[in-house]
Amino acid sequence: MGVSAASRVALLVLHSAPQPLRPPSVITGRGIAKPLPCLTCPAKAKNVCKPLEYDRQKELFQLGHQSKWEPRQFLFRAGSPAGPLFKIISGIVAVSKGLPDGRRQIIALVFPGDICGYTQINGQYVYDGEAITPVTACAFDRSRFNAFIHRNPDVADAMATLLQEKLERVRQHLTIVGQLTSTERLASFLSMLARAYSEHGFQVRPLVMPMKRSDVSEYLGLRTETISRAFTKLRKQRLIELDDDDSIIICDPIRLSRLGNAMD
Amino acid sequence: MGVSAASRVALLVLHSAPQPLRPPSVITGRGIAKPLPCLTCPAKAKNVCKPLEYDRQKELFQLGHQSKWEPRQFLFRAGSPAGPLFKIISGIVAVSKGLPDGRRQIIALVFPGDICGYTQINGQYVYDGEAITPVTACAFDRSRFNAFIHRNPDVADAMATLLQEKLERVRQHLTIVGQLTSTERLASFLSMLARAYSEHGFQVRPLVMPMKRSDVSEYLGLRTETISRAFTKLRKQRLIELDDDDSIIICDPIRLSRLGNAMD
DNA sequence: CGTTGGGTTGAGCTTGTTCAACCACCGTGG
DNA sequence: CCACGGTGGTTGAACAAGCTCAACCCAACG
Repeated sequence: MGVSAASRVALLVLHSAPQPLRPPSVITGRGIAKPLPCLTCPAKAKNVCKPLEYDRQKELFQLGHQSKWEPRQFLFRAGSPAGPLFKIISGIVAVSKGLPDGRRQIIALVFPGDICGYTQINGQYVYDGEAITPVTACAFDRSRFNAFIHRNPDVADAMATLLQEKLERVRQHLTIVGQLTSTERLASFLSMLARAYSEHGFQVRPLVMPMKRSDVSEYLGLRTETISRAFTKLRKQRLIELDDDDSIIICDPIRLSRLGNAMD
Repeated sequence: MGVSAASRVALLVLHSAPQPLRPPSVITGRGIAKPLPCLTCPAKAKNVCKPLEYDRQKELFQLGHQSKWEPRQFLFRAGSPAGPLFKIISGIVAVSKGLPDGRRQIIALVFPGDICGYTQINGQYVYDGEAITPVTACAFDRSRFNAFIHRNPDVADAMATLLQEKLERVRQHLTIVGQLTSTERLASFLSMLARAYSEHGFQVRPLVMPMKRSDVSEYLGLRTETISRAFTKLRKQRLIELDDDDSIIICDPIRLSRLGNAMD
């Protein structure tokens, strides 16, 4: 099953929320026509942007700029000076911690609407943030973003909620990695992925794998070979079907979720 | 090495910060002499209480009450209706997630000054909170605590910082459990413990184990036998010495920390 | 003084890792 | 157009890390 990143990604993008192409133009103070992309941004309804009406949204938007990354490009790197933080608009980012000897733990997958690159220690990023699909994101200037939060209590609230959710997800993740067997881990991972996909309006049947085996293995604390074997185990138990491209059909979501100890 | 919970705990308590015994009395509005224990509380300087001057501290204190728990008693249980949240004053609490089949993952050890029991979903606690030493804590009424936070932006700030720290610790923990070998995990655990102890003014030489092997195993995602073997491995490498009670001398903190991949 | 709870150790087993071969797919350059 | 190498995935065989089961020890306690 040799799937290129390109084809994997093409399938995924095909079903993600449509990108804003021609947002309505608005007139700025200086009389120049300038569209505010937020008006049609699919991530507008998520966390920090959610409570913002037009003026404040515009204010926030001007603290940063939108950029794009190709798969395998880094949005930020551990150890480098902490620059902007990112709100993902489309695509998926893997946030990971690398050990000196090359081992890596993926800490979280960041989906559209979520924020990453926020953690900094001694003025440096602590984790790597790598695009695993094509990614668009708003990159916000860190100190101005924080100042904005302090001026806007409702945004601070949204930020606190976001932190809480992140915390819950990592705790879940820890329990999975600490307690489950390889097959259970993969089962819970796939259930989680399916839930995340449906929440973000991606298609779930089939479910297009956003990442390669080695990413899954770094997420679950296993080796790629073990992931591969776990896949075939799930296939033989008729819980999933593996397409010849890299998409998956979950035949029995309930049993799959139960096998993963309902951690999704 | 049969160490009773009593002796383990006695040793630990011996060196923890002294408890307030007779805080200065103050006069309340109604003219009754009433001491505010916070004035001498060793956890006063930590997170939510830190920014509070006398009046607000008193206000917060009156949202709850102080209680004590013996080792192996639960402050809160997953699935039961979400009651108060707790700020630990002395002792250590293990917060854990249990799987239906009895497997358990300890999510965090909560030290004095820290808060636990905060997470709730659908009005229920999500985790178990178990005292592993004698514990004193302030139990705060949940909704009134949240209201208090909303009235006091500086406290909200402290709460956000606390969340951030918790998040970092869990991510660290996940990386340890996901990537390190059993001996490495124990090494990093002991380094972490030593750092936490010295931060809280507990003695570090010798370092008194606050918990039994089975707790350590549930923290690190291993079995008690593996923990035991890892201990003897570290001992044979002369990184630590095991006393016949359950205290540990870290002979070579630097090498120990390095063996744990400097995750402390 | 027997019982209980916690810790250690050994022997054998299971799970997951390592190493290697192999395949399918894709992009590149004769 | 085909030969080629590179990437990603699967599978097998040998191996090792960690788990299971059991025996045993020690200290505390009734």
